[in-house]
Amino acid sequence: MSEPTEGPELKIEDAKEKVIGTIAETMDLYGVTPAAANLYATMYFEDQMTLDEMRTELGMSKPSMSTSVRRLQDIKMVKKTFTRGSRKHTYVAEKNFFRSFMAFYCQMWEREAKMNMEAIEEAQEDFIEVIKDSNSTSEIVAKAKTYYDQLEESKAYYHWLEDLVESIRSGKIFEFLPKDQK
Amino acid sequence: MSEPTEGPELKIEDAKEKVIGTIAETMDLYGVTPAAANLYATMYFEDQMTLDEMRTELGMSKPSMSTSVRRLQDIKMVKKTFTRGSRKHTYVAEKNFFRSFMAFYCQMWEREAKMNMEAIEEAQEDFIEVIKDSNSTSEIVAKAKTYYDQLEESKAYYHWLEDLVESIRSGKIFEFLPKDQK
DNA sequence: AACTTTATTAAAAATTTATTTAACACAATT
DNA sequence: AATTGTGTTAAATAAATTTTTAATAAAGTT
Repeated sequence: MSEPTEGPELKIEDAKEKVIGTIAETMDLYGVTPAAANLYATMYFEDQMTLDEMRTELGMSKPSMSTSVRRLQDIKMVKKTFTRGSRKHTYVAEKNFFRSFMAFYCQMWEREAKMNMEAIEEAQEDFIEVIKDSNSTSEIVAKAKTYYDQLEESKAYYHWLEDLVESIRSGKIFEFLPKDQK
Repeated sequence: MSEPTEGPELKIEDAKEKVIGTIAETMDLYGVTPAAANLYATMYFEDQMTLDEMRTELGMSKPSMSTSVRRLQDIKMVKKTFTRGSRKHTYVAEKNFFRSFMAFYCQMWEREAKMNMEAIEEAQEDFIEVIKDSNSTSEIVAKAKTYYDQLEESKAYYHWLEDLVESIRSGKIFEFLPKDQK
C-alpha cells in the first residue's frame, strides 16, 4: 500500500485527508452543510485561519466561507480570535470534541424539548375543551382522553431530555460516565 | 373517516396537527426527510396503518410512503405488524420516545465512533511512518508528532460516546438520570 | 476625506435531494 | 395457470438547498 513516489509531506497531507473526510461525513449526517463540514474538519488541523486562507485551502468562494464559518460559530464549533496587526478576522476551531459536540446536542435538545412541550400543552388544552364540550359524543370524549393521556406520558421524555442537557452543561454526567474510562 | 367541518371532531384534528407539526419539524432538523417525518408524526396518533391509509392521510404517493416507512424502520421508529386476514402490510409507530429517539442516537453515535476511530487509526499509522522515515526533516517529524497526539487525545471522546451508547442500551443511564424526575 | 482592504448581503446558477409517474415483481386468490 | 391486488424499483420531474458571482457595506489606512 506504500507509494514510494510520495514524500513525508504528502503522506502527512494524505493522513489528514482521511480524518478530514470522515469528520466532514459525520457532520454532514448531522445536517451541517458540506462546505461547513469540510471547513470545520480542515480547521481541526490548523491553529487559526482567515477567510482567505479558508478559501484557498478549500477552493471555494469567500461568501461560502463567510456563511459556513458563521454557522459553525452558531453551533459553537468555531470561535473568532483577536489577532492584532492583521485586519483580517481570524477563526479557531474548537478541538475538544467533548465541548463542541455537546454544545451541539444541548442546543438541539433544548430547542426540541421547548418546542414540543409548547405544542403539547396547547394540544392538551384543546383536548380538555373537547372533553368538557357538551356537543361531544362519548366516543369523541374517549378519543380526546386517550390522546391527552398519550401526550401526558410523552412529557416524561422531554423532562428527561432537559435533565440530560443540564447534567451535560454542569459536567455532572462525567461523574457517571468518566471521560477517560479506557 | 369523514371530514368534520366544525365542532369537537375538528378541534381534535387541529390539536393533533399542532403536535404533528412540531414533531415533524424536529425530525426534519435531525436529517429525516419531510415525508418520513410527517409520516411518523401522523402514525404517532394511529394504532396501525397500511401504505394506502398513509397515502390518503398524507396525500402523497405510495412509493414515497414505501420508502419513508422503510427509513423509519431503519431507525427503529416504526415496526411491521402481522395482521392476519389482510393482504396489506400494516405498520405501527414506536410511541415510546425513550425507545425511539434513543435507538436513533445509539445508531448514529455508534456509527460515528466506529468510522472516525478507523480513520484515526489509519492516520496515526501514517504519522508514525513519517516519524520513522529518514527522509523526514525534524520539522516534519515534529508536525507529525503534534497531529498524532491530537488524534490520540480525541480518542477519549469516541470511547466516551461508546460508553454512553452502552449505558443507554443497557438502561444504566436511567439509574443516574431517572425517567420520572419531575 | 478619499482610498483600500475585508466582510457581508442579494440575486443567480448549479447542485443535490426528495417526490412522483410509470414499469416491474411478487403473492395470494380464484 | 391466470388474474388481481400489493409493494418495490427506476427513470423523470419537481423542489429545495447550497454555492457562486456581483454588488454593497463596513472598517482601517493614508
